[in-house]
Amino acid sequence: MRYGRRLPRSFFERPATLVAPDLLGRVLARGRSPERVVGRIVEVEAYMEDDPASHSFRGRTARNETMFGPAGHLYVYFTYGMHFCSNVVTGSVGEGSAVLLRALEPLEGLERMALRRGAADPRRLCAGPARLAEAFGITRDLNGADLVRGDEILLFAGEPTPRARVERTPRVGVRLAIDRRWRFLVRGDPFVSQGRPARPDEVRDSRRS
DNA sequence: CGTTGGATTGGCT
DNA sequence: GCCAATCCAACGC
Repeated sequence: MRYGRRLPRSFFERPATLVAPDLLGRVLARGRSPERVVGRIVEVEAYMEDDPASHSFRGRTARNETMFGPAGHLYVYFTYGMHFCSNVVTGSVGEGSAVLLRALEPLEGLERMALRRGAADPRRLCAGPARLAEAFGITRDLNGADLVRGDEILLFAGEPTPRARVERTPRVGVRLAIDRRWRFLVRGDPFVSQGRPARPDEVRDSRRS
């Protein structure tokens, strides 16, 4: 199957809030047959540097270093003692911003994904940031991988989702800065995650001192 | 140094 | 709906 050209570096060298909705409908691919797995992006979240919810908010650390590097690379982090999550680095060098990949529609390699996930329902293979990372075999090793020129993991143009079909909500599991509705998903798509965005009454003050 | 809680998930009440 | 699993970054002392 063809998914168009690979997305160029310039695609990622924009603010995360612009790259995020533009990533919907794009196609992520990893490995070669028979290990090849492919999915269409249906849900993402933007994380900016001046954003209390972002790993980069308090500056550079060994963990978030990739976020501050060149755009178009993969930022992988480990959380809750057991899960990996993956992001696409955006913006310019020295700026810590990225887009979290939250859900994919599985297109190829569903059997391989099911094997890694220990579950077969197509709607649960890649619905959630840690689930899609597991289905794609994304771990620490892939932190910093180049999506534009590398051969470990690739991102194709696919078919961008029209604005009218993009839905915006507060981010999932984020109580800080919920006034920033930076979760973008394909409206009504059966492959989005079930994560519930925080409600306004759960707002916690995000400012320091 | 010790404590706390997280960009999550799956299993159980 | 609730909670454990299980690591580690951030922060307070």
